[in-house]
Amino acid sequence: MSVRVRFAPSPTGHIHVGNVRTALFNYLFARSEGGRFILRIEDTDLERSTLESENLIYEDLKWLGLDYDEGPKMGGDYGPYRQTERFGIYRKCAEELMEKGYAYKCFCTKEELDAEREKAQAEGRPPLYSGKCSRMTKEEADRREAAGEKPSIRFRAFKPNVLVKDMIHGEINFPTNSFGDFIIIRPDGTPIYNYVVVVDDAMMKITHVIRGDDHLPNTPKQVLIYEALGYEAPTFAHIPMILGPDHAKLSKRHGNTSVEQFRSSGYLPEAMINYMALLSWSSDDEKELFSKEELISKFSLSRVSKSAAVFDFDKLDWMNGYYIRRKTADELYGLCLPFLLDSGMADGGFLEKEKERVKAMLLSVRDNFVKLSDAPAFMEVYFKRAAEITPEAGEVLALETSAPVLEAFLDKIKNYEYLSPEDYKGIMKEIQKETGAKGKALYMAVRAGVTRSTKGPEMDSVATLLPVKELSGRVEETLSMIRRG
RNA sequence: GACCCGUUCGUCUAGCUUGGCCUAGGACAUCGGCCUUUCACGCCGACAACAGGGGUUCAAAUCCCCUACGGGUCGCCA
Repeated sequence: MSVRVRFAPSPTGHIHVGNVRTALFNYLFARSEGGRFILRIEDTDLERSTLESENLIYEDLKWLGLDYDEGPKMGGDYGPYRQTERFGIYRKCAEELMEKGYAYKCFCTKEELDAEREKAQAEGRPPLYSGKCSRMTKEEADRREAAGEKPSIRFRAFKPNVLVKDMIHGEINFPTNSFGDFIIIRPDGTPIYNYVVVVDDAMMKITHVIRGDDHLPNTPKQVLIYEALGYEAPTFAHIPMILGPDHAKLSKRHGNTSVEQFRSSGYLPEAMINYMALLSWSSDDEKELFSKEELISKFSLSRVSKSAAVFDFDKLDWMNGYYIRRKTADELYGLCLPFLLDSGMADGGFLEKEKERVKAMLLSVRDNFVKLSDAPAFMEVYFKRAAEITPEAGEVLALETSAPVLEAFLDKIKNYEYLSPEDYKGIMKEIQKETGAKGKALYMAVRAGVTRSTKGPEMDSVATLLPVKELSGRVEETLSMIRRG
């Protein structure tokens, strides 16, 4: 039987990092087994689900490069893939369950149940359903329904123990009296997660359910439903949670947690994929840098660990920088453009006209980036002078040799429009001869004179990429600042 | 509270199935050094962990039990 796995998000916003890892493991497993990866939209919560959010999910998956084989838009042999379009199926299966005695109508109101639960908890008993409606006759149920009461449908926990077989955790035994009879259809006819997930996975012929281990306690309920429906349960693989730095389940309060936030703050999809793959999974060869293709060939559920992982933003940053450093000038230009535009330091027309020069600039500062959004800060040297002289640059400029060096520099470059690297080197040599300024001091003086900082890209790229007019303007300004003190 | 799950450097992890090769390996971070006419990159090195206690065994990070701690779930959310 060929492998079929699914990613089943609720359309309530952008995909969260925890879900990215779940999607990724499903994807990697499917691709490595030559199976199919299915996208199912779990929109049974009508209140929170929106079509806009559904589109955000498509965008996020596309950006991440996680392509799927069946889903709402593209269809497939086991559709529809949107749960709101499957309500008829759920209703039919529920009728079947009631006929077989696995489910019954429950007329208890939400208020009654809440009160019951509170009372139980106050008395130190587990908050279980009393079973009040479980032995109601069909006649009475029909009568009350005819009288206008709206029942929910409740599933009967029909045996005392359930054994869950999990690829990661092994066999786990759950006593069913820890949860009791549970609702599968609300009074308004909409179905509940624990129920639809089983109907869908069974009918979509899902072979492996790979999801976060926060679902582990739900699994015995689902196994019960599989059995009642006459289906064989799929293989489960409950993967560990992702935690924030405080060791609590990763959430919005930890900052950057949606795919969109990572994208817009300058992270590369390949870094996200590579980093997330390393959370609770490791390769058998101690390597850590992998392309998506390498991950597919290396991935195995048997190498997924059991314990939760803390999301390490530092390591992600390192990896993102690693991938940025491997980008070509062309790629970098396209990638950084939105961030450059956004910073307002240069307009689109200029960036387009000076494309080749901008690419060279990008290449000269690339090694400093951690995120694409760092581009503007490092490109600042090229687009405008730092407003003030940095303390380090100030020290350099205070040296007696600095002013004569800068004056000589101004004099030498005035007949050029642009400096070539050779021009620059030659000029520096001449200045050295004339002023007697030596090595480091010479170069530092020019650097400080032009950029007013001692940090940033190599000086020869700054001198080469900037028009001489700009260079001399800057140096003159710095000189007058020195003279004023 | 009940029911589950988990516990190797600060963090991600290797090793645990099939005890000995583990004076516990790698990566990020940190700190040092080298490279370098800046910063960074790169290279080299240092620091740093088997939660605790009992067993079993010639031998335990690895097997068993207990304790502690952490996490998750207990909804007409998914």
